[in-house]
Amino acid sequence: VALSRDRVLRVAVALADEGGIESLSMRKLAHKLRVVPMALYKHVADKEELLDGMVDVVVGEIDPPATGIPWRNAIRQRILSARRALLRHPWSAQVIESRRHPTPVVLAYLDSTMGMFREAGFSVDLTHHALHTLGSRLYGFTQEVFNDKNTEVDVQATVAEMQGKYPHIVALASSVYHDDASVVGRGCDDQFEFEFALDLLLEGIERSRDRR
Amino acid sequence: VALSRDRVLRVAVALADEGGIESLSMRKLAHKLRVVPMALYKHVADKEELLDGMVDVVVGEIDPPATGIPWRNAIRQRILSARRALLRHPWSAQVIESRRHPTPVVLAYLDSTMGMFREAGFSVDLTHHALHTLGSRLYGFTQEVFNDKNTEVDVQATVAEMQGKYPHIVALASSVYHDDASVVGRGCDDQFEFEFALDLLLEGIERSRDRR
DNA sequence: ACCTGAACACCGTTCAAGT
DNA sequence: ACCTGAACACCGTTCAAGT
Repeated sequence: VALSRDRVLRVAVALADEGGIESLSMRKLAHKLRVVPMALYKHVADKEELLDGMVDVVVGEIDPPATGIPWRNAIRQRILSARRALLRHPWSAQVIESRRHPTPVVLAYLDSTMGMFREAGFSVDLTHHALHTLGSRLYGFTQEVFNDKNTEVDVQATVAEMQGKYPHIVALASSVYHDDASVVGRGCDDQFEFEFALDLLLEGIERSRDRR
Repeated sequence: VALSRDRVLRVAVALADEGGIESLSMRKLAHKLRVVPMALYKHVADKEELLDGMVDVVVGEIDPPATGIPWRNAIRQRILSARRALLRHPWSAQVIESRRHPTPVVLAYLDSTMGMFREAGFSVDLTHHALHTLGSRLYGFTQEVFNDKNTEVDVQATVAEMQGKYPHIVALASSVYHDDASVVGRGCDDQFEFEFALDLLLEGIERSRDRR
């Protein structure tokens, strides 16, 4: 099996999917590909370029814009498609955040999303504001204020002590886990929260446009 | 000058402020403190805990909630204070995003912000939604879709080629830089964009509450 | 010209030997 | 009991030696 940039990237993605991004090293990747570490540098300038390429693989999984439906729905669907792509690769949000230069693949994705706004009658300026407003949601993620799994454990261990220090967090956790004290439940519905925020933003963005 | 956890954290923050987070290593930090690397491990369990402590220093710079003013303004001011703290330490957004477990300092900040919503008459559930909606803006930052400085250079170098591939990005850049072709200008006003999105969110959050 | 082993310049952290 | 030098198990990448 010949080495190619494409195969290097695909195997890197698979490796990160399995073991997390922190366990991905050039040396381990080379080992997995049954190749000497330096052989990778034929296909990728350095580790940064490897990570850029991995992001491109994920962004490449985002569906193209739907046509023939209202703009708000089309953008909504596209962002939810981005979210699905990101969720398939749990490491990707963190890696996307760490990139300095957008790659052509990322530029194409952003440009096409901008085009959806422009076609819906948004000015260049309002399109600009809309992108800033949607922020990382364009990439299908938001910074989670809590890692819910960890929080569950923490709350469980010291709920009494926390009640005094963080009453609102405890109240929220109790509500979310549908259990007043022992905190055993399904956790918070991230998908619902993502869509709630997304719809609120799209609504506000639409209102901004119509106000002008 | 005796070593203490506090001094370790303060010097670590100063070092990251100067040289960026990627240049901060336990060994360099120890060197700066004129101490053997292993001496740090008396005050900090490992590098993760060092980073947690550095985040605490930044979060500690966020002003406490203002009292006696309308909730929406108070929350607005607090989040803008968080933004000012983060901007003082350019590495901190990235480090905050990388944390797994919130520290007591971070929990206290979030709990007190939740309290502001609860006092304004928001239900526990709506407070929950509001936090998800504000996302990383609570910490004073948003994921920037472009690093503007780099984009400026890229656009400058290949504007003609980009016009074909990324027409909407070029249109936006031209508008933002107030120059149709040569792209020499002030760049986009991140502070304006942050406040635009923040106000849109707070407006939408208020409407959600009043709809119930 | 291409490929690659060894080496370089680092890491964070363990551990055992010193005080 | 505390402190710390050396060592360990890694990194990404350079470079010169081999084909």
